[in-house]
Amino acid sequence: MARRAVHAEITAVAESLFREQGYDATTVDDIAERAGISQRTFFRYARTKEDLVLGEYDRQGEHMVDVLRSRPAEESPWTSLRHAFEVVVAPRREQANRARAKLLHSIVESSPALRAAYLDRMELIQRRLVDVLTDRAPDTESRVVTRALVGAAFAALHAVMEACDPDGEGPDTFAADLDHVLARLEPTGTQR
Amino acid sequence: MARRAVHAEITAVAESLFREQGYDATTVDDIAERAGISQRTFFRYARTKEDLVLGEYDRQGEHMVDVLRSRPAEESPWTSLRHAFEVVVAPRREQANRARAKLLHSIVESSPALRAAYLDRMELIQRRLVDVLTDRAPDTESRVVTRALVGAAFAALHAVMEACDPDGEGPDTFAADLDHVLARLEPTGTQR
DNA sequence: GCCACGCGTGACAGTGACTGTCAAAGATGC
DNA sequence: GCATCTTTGACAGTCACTGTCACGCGTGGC
Repeated sequence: MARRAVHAEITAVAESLFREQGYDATTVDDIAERAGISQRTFFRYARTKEDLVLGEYDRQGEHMVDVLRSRPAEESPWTSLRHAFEVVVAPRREQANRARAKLLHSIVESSPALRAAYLDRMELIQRRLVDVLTDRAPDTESRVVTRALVGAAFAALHAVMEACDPDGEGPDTFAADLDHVLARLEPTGTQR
Repeated sequence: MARRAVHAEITAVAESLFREQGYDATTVDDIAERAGISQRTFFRYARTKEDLVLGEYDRQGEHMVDVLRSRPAEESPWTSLRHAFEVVVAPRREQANRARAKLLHSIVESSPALRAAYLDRMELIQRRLVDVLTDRAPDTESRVVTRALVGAAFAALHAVMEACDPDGEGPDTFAADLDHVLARLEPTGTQR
């Protein structure tokens, strides 16, 4: 049976349970039972309970790394990063995706442990982005500065994601908000 | 018996064990045994195993909040934050403290779960700093921007902390490095 | 000197995430 | 139809952490 399908089924079941009774109140046994599998099988398809929620962010991260790699080396890091962030911005143009993103975010915020794990994923993604940037243009900037630059850009992204939390039905201000904060934060001498 | 003393003893015992055999390989039972107490008593004095390592960072965070609060409201956030960071910078001027900071950092980096918990603490501290900044000068800047600003400053601090990891015996370049990165990252229009 | 009270402690049991092991069941190739 | 490889579930174990409870210890009143 398609490994993928089983994983998707487990994730779907888990998500509905998380929505119904909360992340912490939902045990792995609950999920396994409703999915009709044993706990042991659950762990064969899902690395951890956290992964069910954070997998999405991992995929986005991978995608961001890909986008960043495809950007021209002459481009300023700040601009390249903004393009990489399009991975997060673009889906939000559709209401359904926005709702889903907010649901995920609220689940993440509901549990300190989950939030911590989330932040760790972000950290790992940032490190990979730093690698891409330093590889593509060595010597232009010290690794420390690049590290800080990526961190700053993520801080902007993070801030905007957090702010748009209140379940707005209005149009998508995400891109505009991000651009605003990013512009406000843009380091003085980014352009190489 | 002094609650403080017991906690300090446990922390000391734990730290030596972490150094000897690593954080993950050290169980709470190990620590309790060497401290001559039961596991139950361990948890009466330490909230979690993670806390033993991260307590130090919490204290620094509290301290940073205090410093930021004592700064004049007219000062630019960026400058105020740099002053708050002095809480981290100042102790590093002494070799012993630097060594200890590096030890802690290496322990944190050794365990993904610990690192995640660490990042979560940083997140919470940042939120408190944002509160201080928005309280002291409302209307000057949207909360989102302030959030991003604080995140960017922390990114700089974090980057520098990470970079100075290799056990250098040389003089303290931390403050200089931080100033350099902070200057490089300083947003264009910080000065209100 | 004795008793009552309260606090600190340890023993015990339980939960929840996760892992290793193993044997039975199922699918697959020939 | 048989051998083989994979998938699965049952079971037991580890580790962090929590609730409960009774025992011991010191302090205060009388």
